[in-house]
Amino acid sequence: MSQFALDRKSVIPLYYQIQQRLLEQIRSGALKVGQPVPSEQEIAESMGVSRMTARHALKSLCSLGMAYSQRGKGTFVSRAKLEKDFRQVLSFSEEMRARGSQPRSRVLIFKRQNPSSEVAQALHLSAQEQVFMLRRIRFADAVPLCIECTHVPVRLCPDLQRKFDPRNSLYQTLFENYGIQIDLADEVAEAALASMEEARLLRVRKKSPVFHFTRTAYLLNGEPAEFVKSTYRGDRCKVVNRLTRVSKLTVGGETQE
Amino acid sequence: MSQFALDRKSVIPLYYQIQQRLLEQIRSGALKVGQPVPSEQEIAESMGVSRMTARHALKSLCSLGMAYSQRGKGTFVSRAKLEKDFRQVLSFSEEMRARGSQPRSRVLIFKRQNPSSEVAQALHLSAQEQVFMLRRIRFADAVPLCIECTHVPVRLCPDLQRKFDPRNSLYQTLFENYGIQIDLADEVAEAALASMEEARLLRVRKKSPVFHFTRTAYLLNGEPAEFVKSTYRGDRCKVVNRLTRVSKLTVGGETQE
DNA sequence: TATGTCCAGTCGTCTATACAAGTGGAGCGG
DNA sequence: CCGCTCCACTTGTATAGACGACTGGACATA
Repeated sequence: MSQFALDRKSVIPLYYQIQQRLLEQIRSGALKVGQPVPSEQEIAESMGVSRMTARHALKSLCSLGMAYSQRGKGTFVSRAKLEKDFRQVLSFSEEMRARGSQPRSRVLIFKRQNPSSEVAQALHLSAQEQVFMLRRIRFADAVPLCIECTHVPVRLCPDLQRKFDPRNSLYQTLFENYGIQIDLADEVAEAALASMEEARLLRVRKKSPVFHFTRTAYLLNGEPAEFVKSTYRGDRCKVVNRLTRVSKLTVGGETQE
Repeated sequence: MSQFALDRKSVIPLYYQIQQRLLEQIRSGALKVGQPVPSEQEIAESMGVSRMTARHALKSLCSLGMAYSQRGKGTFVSRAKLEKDFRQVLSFSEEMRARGSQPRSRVLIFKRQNPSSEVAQALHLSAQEQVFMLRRIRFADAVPLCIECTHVPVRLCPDLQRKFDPRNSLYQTLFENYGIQIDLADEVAEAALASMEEARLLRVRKKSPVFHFTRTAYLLNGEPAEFVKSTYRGDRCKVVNRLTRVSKLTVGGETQE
């Protein structure tokens, strides 16, 4: 079916090359929504790989949300495409750029301090451990979008105050200087009314609707690395989510029963 | 390591039996957060299965968010446990019961009608297709929590008005009578102020903070099956999310550098 | 017509094996 | 002490084959 042979010498795994090819066919419209994708057997034969490898490719496609499998029937292109990169953990800067806006920040406070009990609890800090506290107003194309107050344990990035350039992304700085990579975050959003100060900083009327976010971000090993409280303008922001059913019989990665 | 042998005659897959056992050990504290889980090799030997089966068990554990793998190092118990069943697709009734509250509803409107263009678009309806519209106030332990307006294509459940008992869950009715099972939903939350009518129905003051939710739910094959607009009290509700980094090199189901 | 049987195609599970590649420690040599 | 190699252990990728279970259609039967 595919024009080009796989590159068996590449460092890119075969299953991944196959997955990319199928993805390309879906994007181009060669494989349409609801239509069956080539079966494991077909892929195995046409690409000259074992069935398990073909299967791995299809599973990975499913775990991207681009297809789903049904036992006895086949694997089909899913309508709900996750092209939009739904709700990943993204820094503000990444999120703005993904939307095509220019991110900017103004630093209000940046200091080292003893954490409040809320922060200490969220970050699992030991008794006298300190945090960096960074409070910023964040703009998209010169429009103030949110007030963000970030807390990071000093232990993880001892000389952050020397390394951090306010024009850059905090996440980028943490990654490049300390290898800190956020893997997962828990986030709570509440609906509230803008306080006097919030209204002034965000340039909206007092008692305008706003979101209050509380977010704890974790490293791969589950260690909490960042605690953020932020206030977003309700008139410029929405919270978009994708919810899924969790199946009882979970699986090498996806589909079900 | 485990006391009991696997049941090889069971219809339950071996990898799933192993996954359940590991899960039990994590829950009981025998395997602690951050500690390595038995390696693929160890599981294979101690349980008498092939390494691929042991691997499948570990992968499925990872996809539950209970563990993570690192190449060359091992597989470790994750701190961030998803026991709480984070944000799945749940019906209001399910969600309330999960929280230990008694769900109740009052039906305001339940009729068959022509969809608005917003509804028609979200549900991908053809020209003259009709929908059932169900508007309810939903209570948790007698406290009004939200006003919910659901739209379901008539095509999917022709005699819903005869089959639906307002005391039951709509999802349950759809499943039991028509085999309709929601697999995934996209949801948008906005922060807003309660209108006069909303305030009256929810028993809050006018201009109190509220959430406006817009949600489209899909079947396994991606077909949209339900469109809901709802207003939740801001003083009694929070939106809780878990965000993840999506890895470039996606995989039979999980981890990644 | 309605019902049941068979069968090809499909995905699900499992085995046994092989090699690649990353990690971390032991031990050696300078 | 530092740096190096080597090695054991881990997960990642891939193969080839087997059997099971489910689906849907073709076909035969009552």
